[in-house]
Amino acid sequence: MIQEAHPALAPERRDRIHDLVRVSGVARVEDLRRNLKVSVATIRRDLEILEEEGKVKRVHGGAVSMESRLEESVFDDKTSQASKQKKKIAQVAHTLVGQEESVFLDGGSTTLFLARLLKQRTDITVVTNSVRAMEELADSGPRVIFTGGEFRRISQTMVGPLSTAVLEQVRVDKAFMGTMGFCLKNGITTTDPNEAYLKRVVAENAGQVILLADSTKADKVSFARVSDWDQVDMLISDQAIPKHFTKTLRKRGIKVRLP
Amino acid sequence: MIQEAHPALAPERRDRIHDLVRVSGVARVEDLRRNLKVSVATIRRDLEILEEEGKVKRVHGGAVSMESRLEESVFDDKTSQASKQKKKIAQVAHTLVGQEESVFLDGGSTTLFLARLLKQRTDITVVTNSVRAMEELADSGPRVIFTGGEFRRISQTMVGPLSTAVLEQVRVDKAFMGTMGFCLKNGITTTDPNEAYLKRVVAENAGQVILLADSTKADKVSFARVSDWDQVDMLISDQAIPKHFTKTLRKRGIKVRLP
DNA sequence: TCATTATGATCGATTTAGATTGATTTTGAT
DNA sequence: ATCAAAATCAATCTAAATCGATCATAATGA
Repeated sequence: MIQEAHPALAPERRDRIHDLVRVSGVARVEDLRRNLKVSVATIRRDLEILEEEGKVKRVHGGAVSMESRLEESVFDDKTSQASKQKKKIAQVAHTLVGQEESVFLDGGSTTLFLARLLKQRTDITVVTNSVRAMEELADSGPRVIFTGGEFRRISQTMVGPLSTAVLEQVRVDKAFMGTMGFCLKNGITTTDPNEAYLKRVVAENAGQVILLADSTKADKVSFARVSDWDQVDMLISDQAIPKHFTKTLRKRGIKVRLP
Repeated sequence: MIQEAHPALAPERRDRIHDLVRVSGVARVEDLRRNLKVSVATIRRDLEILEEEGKVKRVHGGAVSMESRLEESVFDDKTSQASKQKKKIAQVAHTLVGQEESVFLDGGSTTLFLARLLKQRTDITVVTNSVRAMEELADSGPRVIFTGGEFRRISQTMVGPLSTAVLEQVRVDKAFMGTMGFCLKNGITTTDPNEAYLKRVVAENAGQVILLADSTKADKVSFARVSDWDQVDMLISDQAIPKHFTKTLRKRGIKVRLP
């Protein structure tokens, strides 16, 4: 048989599989094969053994972890990779929310992950224009203030003059916002002018503006201009973001966190 | 059949469905299909499994969460007599909405029927604190203004100081409101004090207050007092309402319509 | 050399998902 | 109330992915 350059010992490999399943809650045979550079037959045999040992539960196409109930990805079609990055970004954001603070969440998918993390917190106030965040947080820990206005179905958010009128009356310590695109030249952009305007109003009434945007949004420019970088206090993204971004932004006094 | 490049594992997908249903209380097959990017057949099979597992309750068109299964108001028994009466009441109410008018709808089931009838109208403005009415009317004919505030899950409405602050700023020609109970002695009553207060604010800022309440609500008294009869301009109910009600109310200058 | 073990490859069997079709339910109009 | 149109459902069929079983090959140690 053609052995590999660095063949992991079998128990070592099974440990690895066990970890992968436990961490992400679910793993596909095909992904494990690519990850461990072995054949699907081997993966299957390993999974069989791990199941006998009660460490994973096999399902068609892969395996799921025994202990943790699958925490599902909240949003649409995002690949698991992008979704994991968003989750990591949200986790970093969560650590920034101090006691007794009030925060704003916009209607992005990353902020929805953050909303989920904030569910347990009883000491904070969450202001949002996202219907999904509102539903997620309703009747749970934080006090939730939902902006009214007009409903924008495609993003499941409230926008328009009434929303902004409300937002002008509340002050938040930290505003967490997603975006459709950001680049050094044009700043933050998004698809809908109404959303853009709303974000601008929020930014003006927030102690800190923290941008949550995975690296796929870098150098993307969308239709409606939200703001320039001087409004932003911090960017939370991921490692795949181009180096010159980080460098330039830090030079401009914007903190950059890359989990 | 062309399978997707990275299809989510079946249990993962079912968990997402379960969560989507749990969070919003109800989910349509079509919405789930769009969200998860799979065929309706798959959604149905998943819902079937989830129902067997006791995680959701299937209904025509989708599924509802087990929690909301307990409260009837979220999904109506369309065949019931009460439901038909509500529809009739809503139809009468619809004829009262003139061109270019602005109206308020509260979170009752009868007003939801009215919302459906108003979908075609392009000339009017609808103000509501009902999430379901908002979703019903979004992206259709009327201009929709949704009050913010805090979410009351059981009634799927927004309540609290922020809602009322918004409502104080808009004036409506006609306010259509449901109620849990009305009687000659105690006036209009409902279950939640916050809801009651909100209705009171609306009534003060409305040209006309029109009460939509089928006869089953007659002589019922609930916990929170909304208002006295002198705030009400018209009652739309049904034939089964006791005669002395009609007589007394008309004597007090309140119009009564019984379809 | 030969047995043992781990792995990879192959092939029919099974499972899953998508599409189609006719039945059923709901909705709107008369 | 009755009817027709639309939406939704359940059942069935097909294609693809996945699986399990089997066999072949290579490394290892007796």
